[in-house]
Amino acid sequence: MTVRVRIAPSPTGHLHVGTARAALFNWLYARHNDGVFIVRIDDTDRERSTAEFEADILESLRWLGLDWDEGVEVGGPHGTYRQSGRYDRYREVAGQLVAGGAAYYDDRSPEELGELRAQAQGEGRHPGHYIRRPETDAEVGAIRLSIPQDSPVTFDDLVRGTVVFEPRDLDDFVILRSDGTPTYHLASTVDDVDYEITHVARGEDLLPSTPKHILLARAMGATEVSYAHLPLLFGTDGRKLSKRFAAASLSVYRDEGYLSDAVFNYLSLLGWSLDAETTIFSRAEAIAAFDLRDVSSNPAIFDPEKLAWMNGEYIRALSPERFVEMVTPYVEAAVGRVLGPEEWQRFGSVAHLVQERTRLLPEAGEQVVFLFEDFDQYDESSWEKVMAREGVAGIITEARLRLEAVDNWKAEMIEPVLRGMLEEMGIGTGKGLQPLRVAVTGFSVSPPLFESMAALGKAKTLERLERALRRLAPS
RNA sequence: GGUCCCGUCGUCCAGAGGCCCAGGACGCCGGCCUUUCAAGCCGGAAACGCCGGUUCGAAUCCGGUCGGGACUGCCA
Repeated sequence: MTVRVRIAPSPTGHLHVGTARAALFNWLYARHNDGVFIVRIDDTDRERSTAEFEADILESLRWLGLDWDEGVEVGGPHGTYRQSGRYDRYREVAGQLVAGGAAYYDDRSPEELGELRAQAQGEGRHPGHYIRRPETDAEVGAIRLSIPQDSPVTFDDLVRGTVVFEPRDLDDFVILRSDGTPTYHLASTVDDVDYEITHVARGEDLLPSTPKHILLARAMGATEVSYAHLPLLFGTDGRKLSKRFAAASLSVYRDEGYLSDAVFNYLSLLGWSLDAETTIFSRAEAIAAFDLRDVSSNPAIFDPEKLAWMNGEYIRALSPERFVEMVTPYVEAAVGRVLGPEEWQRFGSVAHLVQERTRLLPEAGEQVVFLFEDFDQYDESSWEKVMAREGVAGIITEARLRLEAVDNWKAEMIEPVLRGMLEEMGIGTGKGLQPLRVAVTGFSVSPPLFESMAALGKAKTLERLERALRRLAPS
């Protein structure tokens, strides 16, 4: 039997990292089993759904590398894969269930229902305990599914094992509202049945809804699907990863220059592992090893620090050409303008050094601004730390003098000149080079000094040494 | 309140009765390298929530307990 899985985001916001992780696991499962991955849009909430969010969600999925075989935009044998176009079908199913006796109309008022719930709760029972089929059979109001009371609902969850729900703890839930629109339970279950979904892997928050979906599918005469309830993701504060958590949307990572491969790798590690040792692995390796049964059952905290580290690993693994290509927009953003060919050449000479010390792409830009713009001011803490020492002016003065005499302006030529100088002056390289670094780059932290000077050019380097001198000893 | 889920280093994951006085990764601490910062290398601190039971033997099985979470809508 062909494995058919789906992800069904609601276009009421950006793609949440939790949804992205669920999509990723579904995708891995489909790919591992040569199955079909489907993207369906659950847009029954007409008020809050927008085309912009839908486009953003699809773009995020593609960015993550999760291509789908059937679904919205790519099509398939089941129409639009958008719930908003299937209301007739949902109504049809609801009608059939009523006709077959599995569901019934209920026109009781919210107040009436509220009282029944309060009564049940007061007795320590399930809130919906007394919400059962009323005596009348008038065909008005909402439609509820009638929960069969004869036997417990049991299913084998791929990640949690056997889960049992007693029917007395289940209430007759609404499947079609009195305005004729379907509830989530109906729409989702009908789609899963119609699209012949074989495995439903979704967040653990839907575990309590699963018996409802099973009963609904059963009432429709459908074969049961397998379920896998994935552990929830939490923020570093230990609370649910909500929109309040700054980076809860996948688009944030895309926009801030994280690498798709790194985010994929990191997300796949939340609740799953390739083996006991491997942390960095490719999509292909993940596909080869993935199984929903291996997914951990306990919730995970999303750690931005580890993601950043992993992103750095992937950046370092990039080819030099690819690194320059990816970093281009960030460098130009940091400099504040578009760079010319000569400037890119300049950047190219230090790119490999920058690549080594970059975890997040925007950092790369910050490291090289000094190459293109005369900074307005020095980083004050760097200046204080380095320039306050005795003899600094002497070092810079001497360096300026000696560098002026260098004709072939290359790192290999600059290095012996400065090293020789420090040796003669009896100053250690650590102490001696820092003032030059601050003078030239404005910071006590920068790419290696000799290469930086070489890339900056002789004239600019000398100019900055003079400028630092002027600040040290204003005349 | 009720139902269900979860409980191994600060965090993510490995562990499916002896290989575990618990392993890998991030982070943290120390060292090496070094031109700063990174990277790299070496080393370190750091966990089986608790109590019982089963067993020759338990992180692994069972019960209880405590703690956390989800759900409890004519939201999804």
